[in-house]
Amino acid sequence: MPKAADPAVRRALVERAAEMLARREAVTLRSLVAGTGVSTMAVYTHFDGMDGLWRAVRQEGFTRLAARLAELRPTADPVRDLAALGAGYLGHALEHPDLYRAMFDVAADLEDEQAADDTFGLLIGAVARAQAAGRFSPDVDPAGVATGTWVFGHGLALLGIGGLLPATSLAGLATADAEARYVAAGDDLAACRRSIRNGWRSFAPPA
Amino acid sequence: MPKAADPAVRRALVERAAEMLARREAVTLRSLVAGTGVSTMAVYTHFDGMDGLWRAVRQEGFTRLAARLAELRPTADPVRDLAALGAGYLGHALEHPDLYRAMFDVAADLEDEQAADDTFGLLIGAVARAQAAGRFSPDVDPAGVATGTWVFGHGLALLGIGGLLPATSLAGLATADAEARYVAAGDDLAACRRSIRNGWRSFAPPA
DNA sequence: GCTGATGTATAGCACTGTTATGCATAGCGT
DNA sequence: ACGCTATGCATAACAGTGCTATACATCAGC
Repeated sequence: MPKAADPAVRRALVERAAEMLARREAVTLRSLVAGTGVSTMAVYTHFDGMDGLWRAVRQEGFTRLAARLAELRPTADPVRDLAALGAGYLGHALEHPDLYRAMFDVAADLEDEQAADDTFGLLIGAVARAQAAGRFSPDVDPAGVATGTWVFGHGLALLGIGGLLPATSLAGLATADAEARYVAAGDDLAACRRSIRNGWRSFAPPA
Repeated sequence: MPKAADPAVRRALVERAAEMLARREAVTLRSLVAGTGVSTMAVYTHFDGMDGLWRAVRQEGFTRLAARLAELRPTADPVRDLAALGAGYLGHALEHPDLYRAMFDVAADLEDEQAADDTFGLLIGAVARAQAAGRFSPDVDPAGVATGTWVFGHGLALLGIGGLLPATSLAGLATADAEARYVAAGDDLAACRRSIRNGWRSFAPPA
């Protein structure tokens, strides 16, 4: 029966790969297509091989992260929003550890850089709003603060995923880092602490 | 001629694996032993398989890092020493990128945790000395500051290795982070900047 | 100078991703 | 309506991976 190049097959394979990743199953060419009724060749027509599949999986990871962070609508407190972005980022990494690892496993291009750029843009935007609101000094570079936040978040996520840091310590490390970072950017210590607490309120490390 | 279980073979294989990693060659069972005169079975008698080889390679990475950081003898300025440890850590990661990745690729045990613990102990010790010297507040937890420093360094190393951050920006990000971190720990801004500049003086990103 | 034990080389196994071949189907021109 | 071409897919084979079973060569002890 098959002839039409269903994009549905493509999506199904990517989602199946993400599911297998979540179940900590090995994602292999044959195990991926097993039971789907589709053959190994489908991976080649749709993704041009396993490398292409992993590219699509990484893309999926960035897309999901972008969607998750886009749900965090800005409030009147931009510093709280910045902290909430950090909490959402860490939450995404801890809830989908293998997907997160795949996202940064290889420094290859994404199919669509937009999702990654948009996500980082959210971070820069929050810093810029904190600046505009007078919380951060006008001298600081929003991209620089955002980059530093990302670097710390990435290290924290990977060390947490790898088990080199106890899961219960991650939020504390993140909030302590945020405090130092925001104060260095010019925020008032007390206000900063309040904002961080509010931003991390909904964070709960996965069991 | 072979019968005696030479430990020399073991060391030779680990060093060869590290060399292949440095040359960005694929370290595979057959390619590893090719040309060494020894057969694939040697990997099993000495390492009990490829997993054991990778454990030994990770161990080698930690040992080299420990040796490198141990060369940085403490000076009269503990904050400078702390910064120098960060520069040495980043230098190790950038000069041996694949070895660094292997060190943290899998969250499996090391053969000898001592090297890793000693290295982290150097970090804690520097913070404690900064505290004893009155540079850092007596309230801060040395292990906490050390952990935060490590988390940021790890994220910076991996993003730098992966090419997601330009190599020329890494030192600037690291020093900016150190500044915020040390000031948050209680150090004076001007003195802190001087110490960081001194600690990072010898740092040069590999071409 | 045997005997037992131990490390190693050879060859094969199951598995990986990839590719060559053949076939069934869909779209299109006449 | 028919045949033609092109395309997507299934099958099977290929080189490569880590690993293991078997046989051989070497050494230690008596």
